[in-house]
Amino acid sequence: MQLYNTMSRKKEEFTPVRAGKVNMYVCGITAYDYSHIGHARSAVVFDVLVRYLRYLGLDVTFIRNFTDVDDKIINRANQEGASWTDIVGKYIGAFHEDMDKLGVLRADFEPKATDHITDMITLSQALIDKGHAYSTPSGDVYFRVRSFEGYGKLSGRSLDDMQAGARIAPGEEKEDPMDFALWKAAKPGEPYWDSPWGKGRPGWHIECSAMSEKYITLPLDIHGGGLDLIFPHHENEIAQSEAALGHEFSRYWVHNGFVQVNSEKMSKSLGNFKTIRDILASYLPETLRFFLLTRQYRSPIDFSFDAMDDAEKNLKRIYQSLEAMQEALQKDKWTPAKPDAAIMDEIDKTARLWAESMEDDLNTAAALGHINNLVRLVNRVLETKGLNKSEAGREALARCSRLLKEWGVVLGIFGQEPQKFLAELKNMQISRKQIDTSKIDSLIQQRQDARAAKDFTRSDAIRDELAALGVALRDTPQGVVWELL
RNA sequence: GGCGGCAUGGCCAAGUGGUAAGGCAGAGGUCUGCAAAACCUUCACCCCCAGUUCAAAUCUGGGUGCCGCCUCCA
Repeated sequence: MQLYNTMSRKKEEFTPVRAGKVNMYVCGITAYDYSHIGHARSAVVFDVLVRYLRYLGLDVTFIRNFTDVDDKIINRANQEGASWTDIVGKYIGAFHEDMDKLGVLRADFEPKATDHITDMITLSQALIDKGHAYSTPSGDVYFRVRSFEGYGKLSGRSLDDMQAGARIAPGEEKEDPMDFALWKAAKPGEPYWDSPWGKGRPGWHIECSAMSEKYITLPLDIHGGGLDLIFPHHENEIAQSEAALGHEFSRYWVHNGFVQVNSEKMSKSLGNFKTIRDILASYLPETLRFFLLTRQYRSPIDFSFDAMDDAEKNLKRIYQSLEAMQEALQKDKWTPAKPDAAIMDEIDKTARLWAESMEDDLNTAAALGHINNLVRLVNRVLETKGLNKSEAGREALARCSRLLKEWGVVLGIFGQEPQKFLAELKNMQISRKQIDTSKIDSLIQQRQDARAAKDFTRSDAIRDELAALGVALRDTPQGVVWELL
């Protein structure tokens, strides 16, 4: 498949270092707060990448770390009057809950920084020994950026350009203002570990270098994360790892775009910050996941409730079709007929287009378009008299059913029983729109009475009344069904 | 100031050299007592200007607008 590599700034054919085997590392969260929908996007995007690579038959080892020691965590602990370990435990737990709901698979390894202090010390010491890092009198250790020739190659900046910026204040003990910390001397009241340089804690960047090396043989095939991690985080990881290893750290660098609100980045200061929990209070997890897949992963995606409503409607339409198809396929009487070549060709063509979309840098937005086309085809078969009772129709439906199932596994959607999903969706909508169901039921009964009396004027008036409440009726052979518009 | 991204119908969004996928919304039709759902039909010359080309939304140059990174950040 083609994957966009931030390092080369173009799409490249993805070829693993070892045939058939993919080692992938994605930067996880710092566990100091509930995860927001930006975290959700990153998690979903890389989850789909893992699923797709596995679908292609590759043996993927996936690592996603937790940063569990950091200024933000310490601050949060002080705010909440809790220990930093409690904070970390709470928010890692919350992360897992959120991700499970979103259908994001657990990583094969989910290492925490504090479980690998020794590895980080070892790596830092190795960098000092090679002249790539130095310790200071107060017990900090810094990476010497000037000692690493490739510094800036990922983010496309030169040290001189960066230093021209006026906003970088030289640290007192740094040789160079751009040098970054591998180890920070402990401040009073902060967690610390013993090290050759005294009590302290690791810097942020070193954890990913140390932990990736610990779990797999470098180089990585893919290193991923949010766009904002390119600089300084990933740049620094490259410097550390490549300086220590003497060879490439990761073959492909994959970065997802942001979730925005009103075309701006989410931030606490702008007050447009949405946690996953906020959204799941009024939308099903699968709707959020579906929404996140409606744009190609590198583009920014603008979050809004209107957009969520659109995603929800589309998802509902697909599930309704899945339900109808499932029901139809349970029939055991079909009139003999040869497969309809035109329809089968159309299915094959759609399957090809779906695959091409996924092959093209994981274009899930395009892939969903093809899924919708297949759904329309399913509905057409179900509606076409004759065909919907013949073996030709059954053949087509069975094929579509298989494909949709397969694609759903890759995208992490369509995994639920349609009936169950649709019922849950209705409940979610009732609660979100604060619908008074007893009132609805009562109106429906009144309408049924009117209809029984052939008073269609009254019957239609009640329908209009219900429509004004956002309720649509369906008169089916099994009785009246209502749903939300 | 340095680096980078984006601009496609009412809204969202694919497409990156051969004359515009899909979703949501709208219009007409089939179906229905009337509806709903579904299906069919319909609805765009792609921010502006100039250039390259037989051919550009798609390449080049310029302009305008928006966004991100350079500081913790998915």
